[in-house]
Amino acid sequence: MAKEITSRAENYSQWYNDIVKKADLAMNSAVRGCMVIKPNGYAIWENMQAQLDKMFKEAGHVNAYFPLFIPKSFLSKEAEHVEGFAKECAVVTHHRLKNDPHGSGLVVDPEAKLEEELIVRPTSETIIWNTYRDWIQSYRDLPLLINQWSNVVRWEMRTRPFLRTAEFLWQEGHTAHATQKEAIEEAEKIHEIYARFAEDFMAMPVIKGRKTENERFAGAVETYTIEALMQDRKALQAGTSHFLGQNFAKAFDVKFLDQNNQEAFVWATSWGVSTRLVGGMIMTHSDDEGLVVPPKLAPLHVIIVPIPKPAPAINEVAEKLLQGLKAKGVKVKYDHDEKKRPGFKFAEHEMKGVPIRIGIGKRDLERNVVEVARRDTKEKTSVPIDGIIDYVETLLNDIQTNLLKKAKGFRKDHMHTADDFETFKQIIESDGGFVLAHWDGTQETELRIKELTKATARCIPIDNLQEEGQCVLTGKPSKERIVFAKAY
RNA sequence: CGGGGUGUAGCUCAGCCCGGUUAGAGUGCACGUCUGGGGGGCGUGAGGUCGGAAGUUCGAAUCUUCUCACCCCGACCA
Repeated sequence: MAKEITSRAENYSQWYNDIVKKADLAMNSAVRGCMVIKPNGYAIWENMQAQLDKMFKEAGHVNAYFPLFIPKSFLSKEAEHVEGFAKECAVVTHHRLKNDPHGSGLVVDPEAKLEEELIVRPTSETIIWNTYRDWIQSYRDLPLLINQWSNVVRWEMRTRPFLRTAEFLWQEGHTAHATQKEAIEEAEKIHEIYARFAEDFMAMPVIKGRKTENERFAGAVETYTIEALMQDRKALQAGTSHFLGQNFAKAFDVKFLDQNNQEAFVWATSWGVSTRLVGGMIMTHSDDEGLVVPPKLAPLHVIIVPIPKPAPAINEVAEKLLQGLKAKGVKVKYDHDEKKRPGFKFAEHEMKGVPIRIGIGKRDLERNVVEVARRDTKEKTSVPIDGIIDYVETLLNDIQTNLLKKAKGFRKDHMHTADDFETFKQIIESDGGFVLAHWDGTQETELRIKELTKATARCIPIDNLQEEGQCVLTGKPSKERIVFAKAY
């Protein structure tokens, strides 16, 4: 049978689509631009959620929920914010349908027009800050550290599963602070949490940095970002954390009295990661055989396959492994389907990215071993049944570590520096990847570089090396290199 | 909103130009059977408003007109 996954070399975006489909992560829905996240994909998101939620709570945040709908007038209160989102909003104008008097089904009842139109939230700053006004009176109400798990809608022209969809799932944190310093520290703390999550759980190395003015969130004073490198050597913005200054406090009149009975506007942050992370995970680790999932996010750690099919002696060993592994918290299943052949099962579980496969056959049992295959390297080893539980536990850790190491190696191989524009352009056009280059700090130059090369300023790395240099385009003096790349 | 394209079985598509038996294939699905250490073979079977409407015609998946939906390229966004 022909291979069902297009190779990365042949067509990278087709490869991505094939993985999403063959690993049963998601499918296109009847609604344009919106996907159905299938159980296998949703389980990965749930694992991400569980871990992030734990990290937020450890940092003192609590969850709440705000409305899906935002009155149109709210959105326009912060000038830059409205400009950033106005072009991609879904708008609710009516609240009732009726039968068409001409008999062609349901129509919008023109008499049910809303007095004020409602926007389906593209993000919740406005509704939240309008609410915070009522919650905050005193410095004793601060800091206010709230997170929300929700869906948002941004009416995108071109969509791709997980990476950019019209509706997506995310978390959005919104915090209020008494001082600027504290708010900046909050944004930085979340930035750090995102980076740690990406590396420790997704095994996805990221560059931590600040956005240039041009790439900043609409309404933010400073945007912190984590940027990852995908296998097509394009950058993926994987999570952002914003210091909002007093912009929203002023727009929504959120003031508090400090210890000295002085009235002041509060300082704000907001931050979010979305189901886009699933896309990032796919493109960081997967190969031409299918999905590869880091064990810490895997819906299933181990699949046991009887060879050639279930039989009493095999079932007995499988049952022993199931019990032993489950007791250690390993997520394991026995594929006892009698209708499918072992080869089919191997391919199927590989496509779905199960980190470890254990094959049990008659030949193995004669030697008191089972065959352990790891998804990341495809190595197969015969392991004595006696020590199998410990072996699997260790191997899961090894896989997690190896994936990060491999991804770091890949990023290193595609991290370039450029000191003149010809080199810069040539790197972007040939290898791609991240290019570190001096920049004169102007929005004009940044836009010109984008125009000429399609590469954008991804970020100004945190703790960036300070060195004298000249802007790669204009030759004007510069004090540090920033990261450029073609981006998703 | 421009330019191009596609709608036929769950999915991928052939058939249309040049109208004419009961509309096909692969895959998937169901059942049986032989297999069995990397996506098996054979057999049987279920599955269709041919996107929709109107028209031309003795006769339309096929021709004409209208219409709806979706996809690709661009614009927009990242």
